[in-house]
Amino acid sequence: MAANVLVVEDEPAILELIAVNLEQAGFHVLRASEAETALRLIGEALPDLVLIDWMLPGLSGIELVRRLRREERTRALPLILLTARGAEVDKVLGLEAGADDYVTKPFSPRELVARIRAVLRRRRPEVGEEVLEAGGLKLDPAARRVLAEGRVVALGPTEFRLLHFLMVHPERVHSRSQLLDRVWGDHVFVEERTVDVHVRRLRAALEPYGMAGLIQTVRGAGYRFSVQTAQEA
Amino acid sequence: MAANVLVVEDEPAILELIAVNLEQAGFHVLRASEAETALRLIGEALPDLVLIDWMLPGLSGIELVRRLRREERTRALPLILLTARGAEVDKVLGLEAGADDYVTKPFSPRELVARIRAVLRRRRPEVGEEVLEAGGLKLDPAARRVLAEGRVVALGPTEFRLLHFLMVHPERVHSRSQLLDRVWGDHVFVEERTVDVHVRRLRAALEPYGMAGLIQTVRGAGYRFSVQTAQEA
DNA sequence: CGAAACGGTGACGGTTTCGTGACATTTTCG
DNA sequence: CGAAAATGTCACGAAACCGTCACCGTTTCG
Repeated sequence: MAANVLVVEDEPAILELIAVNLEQAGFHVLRASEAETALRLIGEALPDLVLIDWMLPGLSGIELVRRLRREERTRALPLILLTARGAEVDKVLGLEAGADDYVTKPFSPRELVARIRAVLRRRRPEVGEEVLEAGGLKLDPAARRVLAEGRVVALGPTEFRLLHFLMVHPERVHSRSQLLDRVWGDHVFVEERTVDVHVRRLRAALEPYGMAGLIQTVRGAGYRFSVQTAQEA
Repeated sequence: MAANVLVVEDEPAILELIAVNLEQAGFHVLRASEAETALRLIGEALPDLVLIDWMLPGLSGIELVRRLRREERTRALPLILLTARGAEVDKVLGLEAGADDYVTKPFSPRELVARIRAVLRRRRPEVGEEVLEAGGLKLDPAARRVLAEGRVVALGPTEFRLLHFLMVHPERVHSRSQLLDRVWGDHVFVEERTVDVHVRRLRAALEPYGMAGLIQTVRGAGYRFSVQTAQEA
């Protein structure tokens, strides 16, 4: 496989120890001793996975995780946190910030490699997320980006999820409650009319590109994403 | 109820644990330890619901979901994903791939059963969703759309339900009161003549496509949907 | 033949549904 | 902390939709 792994660790001895072990396991290793360097390296060549020490000079590890999760380009990047032993709080914080796994120090090289492989394996189906294309629209789930005729459409998180869901199930009417269940989540309670408002926002965002008609209202039933124009003489 | 549930899980211990619990809850359980077996079993005897582990050897769980959603025969099959992490990402991915719900491991047996029941309940009204085709007309219940020779016909909600009912029971006369019961609902009270008006509106909507004759009046009895050309002798 | 029954048709008022703009609140981010 | 973005809710108005009725031509049958 020969995956690229970036290791971010400020203690030189530990950094080398990890790097050597990973290289021996067949990974290609990049090194960074602080968050800033890590960000630069990630920007230059997107690695397949990043191993981040919790405690870093300057930007802390968890802060780095947050930063990476915010950027669209690095949102799906597999991250593993290195934390001191027994720090239960850290684990929770780390996972909540968006890390995929954590490894407590001290760790055995074998365990570390196993975790890395597991995360890479787990991520695989996510990376293979299909790009959806219909009616001049292109939606890339991995990049969390929508293109209309090649131009980027600015969408809020909810609008994106809504469009995503509609494009996964096109040519099919979804009631407001179905949309609430599947786009908002069945545990959330919001007014059904809220769907209308987000549909409107989504249409407004698509309208400059002339593709507002893709989202159709079916009176008394719900909404539908459809390539078929409803026109007839 | 005695619904058939197929459990797809590669870990034998967990598979048995789930199976036993479901059987105790009154379900009939089919077992599969990898996606390929699952596909074969589904092909042989369509279960009422499939429980799929997210991580499977070979074809992954989410890939299996996609596969099932593509096939016409299994499109409406209720699916529940078992995911290891509580991560929001997995949930969204799973649901968008077409799963109906997800359950995170570890889970309580009671929760699992509750979820299964909920999904089965939710899916129930989705029977009778097959596309109807007759006399150049195509009615798609899921899309809530009617095509006449491939062109979209604009119908109001009641007109749509009326046409749907007539097409489900073609070549058969329905009295006004029967139509009121089945299309409007037996609890509603409206004049019988109202049916006439809606039939007229439906005919008017179909007329531009030259298919108004599909809905025939049977004097003294009611209305009938028929592909047989009305012969006048 | 003529009255009664029946169904087609156009119109009208009331109701429901949906789009839209505005607003307050929460969340995000620098 | 303060600005900006996102979100949920509401009120208003327009449009779609619905049920009813009156009127009229057609059919039925004594």
